[in-house]
Amino acid sequence: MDNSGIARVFSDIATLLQLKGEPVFKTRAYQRAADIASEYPGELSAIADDLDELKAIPGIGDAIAKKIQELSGTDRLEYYEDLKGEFPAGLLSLMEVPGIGPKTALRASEQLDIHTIEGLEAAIEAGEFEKLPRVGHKNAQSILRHIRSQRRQGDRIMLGLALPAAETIAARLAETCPDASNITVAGSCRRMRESVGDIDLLCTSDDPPAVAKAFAALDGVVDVLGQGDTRASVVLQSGLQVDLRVTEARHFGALLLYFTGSKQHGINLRARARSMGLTLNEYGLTSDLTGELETFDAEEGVYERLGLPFIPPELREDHGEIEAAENESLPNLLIDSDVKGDLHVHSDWSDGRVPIEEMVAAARELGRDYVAITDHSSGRGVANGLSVERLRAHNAEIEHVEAEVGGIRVFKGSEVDIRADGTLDYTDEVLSELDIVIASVHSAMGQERSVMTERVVAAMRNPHVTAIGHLTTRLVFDGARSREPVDLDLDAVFRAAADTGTLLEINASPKRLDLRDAHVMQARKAGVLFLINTDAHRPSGLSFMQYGVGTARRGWCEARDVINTLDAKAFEKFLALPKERRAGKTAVRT
DNA sequence: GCCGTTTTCGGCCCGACTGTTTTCAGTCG
Repeated sequence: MDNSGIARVFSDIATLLQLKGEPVFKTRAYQRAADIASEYPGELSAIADDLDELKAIPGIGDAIAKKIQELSGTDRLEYYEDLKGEFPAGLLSLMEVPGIGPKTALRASEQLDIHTIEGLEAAIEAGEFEKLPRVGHKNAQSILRHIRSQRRQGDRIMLGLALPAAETIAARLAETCPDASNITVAGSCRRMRESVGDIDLLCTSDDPPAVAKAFAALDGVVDVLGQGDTRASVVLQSGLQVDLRVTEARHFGALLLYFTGSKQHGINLRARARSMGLTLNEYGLTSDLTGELETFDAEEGVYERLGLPFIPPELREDHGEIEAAENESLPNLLIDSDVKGDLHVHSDWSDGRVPIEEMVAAARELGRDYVAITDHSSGRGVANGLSVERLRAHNAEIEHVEAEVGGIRVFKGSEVDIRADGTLDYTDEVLSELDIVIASVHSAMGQERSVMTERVVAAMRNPHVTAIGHLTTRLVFDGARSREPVDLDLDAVFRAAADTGTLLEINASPKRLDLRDAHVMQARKAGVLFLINTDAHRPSGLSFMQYGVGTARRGWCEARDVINTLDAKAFEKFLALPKERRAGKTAVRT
């Protein structure tokens, strides 16, 4: 069973134990185990043979480690099956509807014989559901709205849609409500997670209730899910849910910290506060001794009071960031402006939308020092790939455009297909005429692990291949579709990348983000160096870079881990090195 | 169920909103 399956089982166990009335700390332990499983880089099943290695993961103890072993071996867990047997069927699916918790789900199931979302919907429409204790008409109608909006939107929305939407609604609030200051996007958007469940917006005001009220009345709001003195929760036309919290300026630091999350990072910080005789909440730190509340207008102050340096939002995932902060060993994360070039860009020569010249001009406009035009090769996988003749004409056109546009170095490149057998679409002789070769898988994605691994590693051994593009080919759920990653032995691939001096791309396109954050972390530890590329097919796509940088930051990358933070001159020097000398961190900045 | 330079036992994070109630349970983040 894969990590997401294991996470699902533990999450269900947590819910069922809660229903049974088990101590909250037990249910919390399982929920934490679920979070750990879903975030774990690499497959847990791969280390399941070694109980000690499992137990070395913080939050995994003896009992849960053994359950991971059982799940890895048999795809089944006796304990889980028994637990499920104690409850009516369909109970867990009911609880996926916002507004339905354990109590209500159990009553609906036992008293009304409801076991599916559709059954629930019918019972609400028939007026039966609202007769349950502590439900009532308004609750029932609110739940019905949630069912319908969830059906519209799916579970999560990709960051590339959420962040622009968040910025738009923030701007609208600023316009309508001059009284609102410090309007800030928080939550998983601020942590740059690849997809988010909803948008958290924070601001400060001398009159919070007025701002909450104005927010609920904003243009584009189609439904108000709740509204109080310090917060409001609305649904936009797109189906996206936005939660606003308002506070006085003196509480802003604690509020931002609190609602940036992650949940587990917050829990760890509050536990740390407790051990110092303090209570941390969204208003500040309260002394247990004097009962006095200390407030902070910025996050830095809260961290400082807890004896820690500022921890960037992308690191707040309970991946050892608090320990690193204590030891003053936090990474010096790369920032957007560190990125100097974009080495994976398409034009209308293959499947891009505009001529090379327009892409290059747009890249220069964004302040890039260099760019590579990497249209597709002639392989089967992709439409309108370049034959050898067209590739040579493409090379000539790139030289022409470089001279014509000026002020930006333009590299001759190709995104060349890695064929099913591991060979490439162009011969070595043709590849040697290029500055940049991004080798990618676009076909035969169903190959079994050993074949796919050898296929990618074979491409890495080619001396002309600069980097592997979007390694796993997975697609983030974009509201319509997603795609599972190909089956790869990532340990072997990362080792081979480091050994051969092949760079791995962090594809910044929000629907790809491939490598994903956990893989970046794993690859970086294996000594891999990266490129962050947009894979832009039109000028607007060139600004996806921020999502790639966010992903790299979530993988604890510094500028030195990412080769396209070099300026054009240093980057060319890097390219001039034979591949084997591009490996390892020492080769880079010399 | 997990965890430990204060502990192998006894701790383990905090508050707001809603609707249904007559003082608060349920849910959420």
